[in-house]
Amino acid sequence: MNKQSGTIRSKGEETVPVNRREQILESAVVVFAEHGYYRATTAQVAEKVGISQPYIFKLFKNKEELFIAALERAFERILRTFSGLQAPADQLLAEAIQLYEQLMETHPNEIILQVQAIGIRDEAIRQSMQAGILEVTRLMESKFSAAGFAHPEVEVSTFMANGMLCNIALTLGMPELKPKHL
Amino acid sequence: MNKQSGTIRSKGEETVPVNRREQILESAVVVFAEHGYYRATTAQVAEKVGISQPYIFKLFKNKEELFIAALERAFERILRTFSGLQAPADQLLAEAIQLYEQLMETHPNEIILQVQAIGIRDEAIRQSMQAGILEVTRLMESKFSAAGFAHPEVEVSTFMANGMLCNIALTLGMPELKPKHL
DNA sequence: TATTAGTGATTGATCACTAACTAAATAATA
DNA sequence: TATTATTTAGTTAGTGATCAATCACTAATA
Repeated sequence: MNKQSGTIRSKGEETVPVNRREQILESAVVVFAEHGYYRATTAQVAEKVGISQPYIFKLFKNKEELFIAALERAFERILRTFSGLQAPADQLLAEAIQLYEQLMETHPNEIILQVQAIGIRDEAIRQSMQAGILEVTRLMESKFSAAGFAHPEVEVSTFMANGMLCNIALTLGMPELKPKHL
Repeated sequence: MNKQSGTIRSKGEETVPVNRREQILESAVVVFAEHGYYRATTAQVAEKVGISQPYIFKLFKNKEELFIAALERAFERILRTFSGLQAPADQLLAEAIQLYEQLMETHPNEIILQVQAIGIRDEAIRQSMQAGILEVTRLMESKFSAAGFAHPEVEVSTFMANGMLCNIALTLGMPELKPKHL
């Protein structure tokens, strides 16, 4: 029943287990980030994984679901990143910023994917995007609440705004656009 | 030499002058905003204008240039909107916000177009986008400078961040995401 | 007569997605 | 243990739809 497991022969003689679904998502993030949802082709994703193009449709119903799965993966990483966040009120924002900057360095393509998702006029993708943003917002509000902020929504809103500007600066290749603070 | 001028017969017997290029751009903004760059078709734009699809290519070299022309038009409106901005330091931000909110109400599709442009992986479109954002930023910095702000870049950066969050809230249909201030 | 404004028909390329198949691993059975 | 059946993991080949872009043309105007 485990559709995800399989084996490949590596250069040596050992056999290493591999999860095709994960591999495909990994490649999909890169290809989608590089070319955008509509320009990216399932053939490009398949080539990057080293499988045939039709095989993608054995593991994902269609291109839309592949994209959504990749997008959800990206949101899960953000949530995981902030899940452990905890600091006194006067340090919380700085810590949050630091965590996010690290994430942007290690997984820029997942950020770019999300920026692209904003503009995709596809109902299912939009819903997934709405849900993701809402979850991140809720999580951050809980963190700012826990730190004792009186108006966590205001703090979080500012944090989200600056985060978005960061994302856009990254996506457009405009480092000078990154938020400036004193 | 005036490629833009022509006439159409309206329902009455009079003849009204018309600028096809402008008409096409007007429709293009709507169609692109509704379907996104790649899903929007030149046929949809043509239908909205009431001309044949090939005629678009008499006035625009290709789809990319049509989109860029529409995008530039959107940026020009923003620049025009803020061009007259002038207020004492303690009112400037509020005035700027009011102007932008008005713009978002009167021309939401131009805002959505810009949000979409962020995610389009096309070199020419990206360059146009970079130039547009830079121009808006420069203009706002001059306004905040004129009002006597000590660190206009910081103020403008915050303004841009909140503006972007506004744009995203509009594009995703998430009014609850709009910036919160106290 | 030349230019402007416009159309109908077509095409070449691209791509998501399907169908029909195979090879290998694993489990069941004699 | 050898043999057969079944599932898993994957492939090759192809199709139907979509669309930007071109070409060759016409009708009206100046």
